[in-house]
Amino acid sequence: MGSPQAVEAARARLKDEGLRVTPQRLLVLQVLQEAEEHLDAEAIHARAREHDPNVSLATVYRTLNKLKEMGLVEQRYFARDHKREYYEATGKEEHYHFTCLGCGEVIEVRTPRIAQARRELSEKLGLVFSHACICFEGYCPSCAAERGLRT
Amino acid sequence: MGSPQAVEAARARLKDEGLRVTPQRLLVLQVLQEAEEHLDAEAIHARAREHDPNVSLATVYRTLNKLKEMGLVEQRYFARDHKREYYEATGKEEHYHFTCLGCGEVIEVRTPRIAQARRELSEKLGLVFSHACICFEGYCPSCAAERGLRT
DNA sequence: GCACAGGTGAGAATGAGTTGCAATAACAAC
DNA sequence: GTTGTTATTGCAACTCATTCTCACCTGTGC
Repeated sequence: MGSPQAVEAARARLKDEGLRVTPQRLLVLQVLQEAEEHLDAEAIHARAREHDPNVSLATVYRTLNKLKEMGLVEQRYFARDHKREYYEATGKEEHYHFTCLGCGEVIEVRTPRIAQARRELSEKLGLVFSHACICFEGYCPSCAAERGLRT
Repeated sequence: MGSPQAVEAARARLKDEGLRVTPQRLLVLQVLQEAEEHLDAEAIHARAREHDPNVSLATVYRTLNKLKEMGLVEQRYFARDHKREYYEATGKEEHYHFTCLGCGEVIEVRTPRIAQARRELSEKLGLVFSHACICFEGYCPSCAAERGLRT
């Protein structure tokens, strides 16, 4: 519920960055922290409006970008169609996303192989990794079964 | 060099799909096969126009989508900013892309770890993978050195 | 050659995300 | 508390890659 500690932490982080603590910013952050799923800007806007009908979509976008820069929020793309950006609050264990082409569900998956690939490529080629966009697409077990696909 | 065999193969593939063999389609394919780098639609359009100044950008987009469906062309995103789609002819060994934030260079990297991750996740969770979008971002060795970054 | 679906060019439309600007409101200093 | 400064906001207008519409054209099978 946008726990008091979380709000305090956010307030402090904003001040650290020399940014003002506005209700809009706290609201966007709260929406993201309370969200069970991954939200796009419009969904965040819709939820923010339930608390304050005046927040504008532009402010949501601006806030998301600031929070992204600050590392409080991660921006992701899902599935092959990368037209839409999705956001989630940072803090969860490293994970990747698998989108089911059948039912649209986004499944979070964990694997050490990506980090391993980064380490190996870093050593071998001297690259310095700062960000990776990883998203998988296919069919979840039940949609695969329906279609007679096998792993 | 849009080799005669390649053109013949493409012609056959188009017919297989019940599609017409038009000069525009062959031209787009030729541009992609001759390209050393990764091109976006506008770059493909520019090169296609050198051969036929009448090809329209809309046709380039339509053709790319058809070729993508047919599996003759792969569409990629580079770097964090996924606003632009890039294309490359299929057929190369499986590889991924690393974009340098300093010089903008796109470096092709190879690693078995991604395929391994897919296999493992597939076995463990019963997922059927059909596509993955993988792109890395960071600094190439020389840009990293300039900035005092280490791997 | 002919017919006719599928393909094309040109420009308008779409839509997620961004930006300019005048009005507003944090917040530090008094 | 009040004030002054200046970051932030809301709104509407804008951007720009990609897609769509539609009238015209052209591969293709006969």
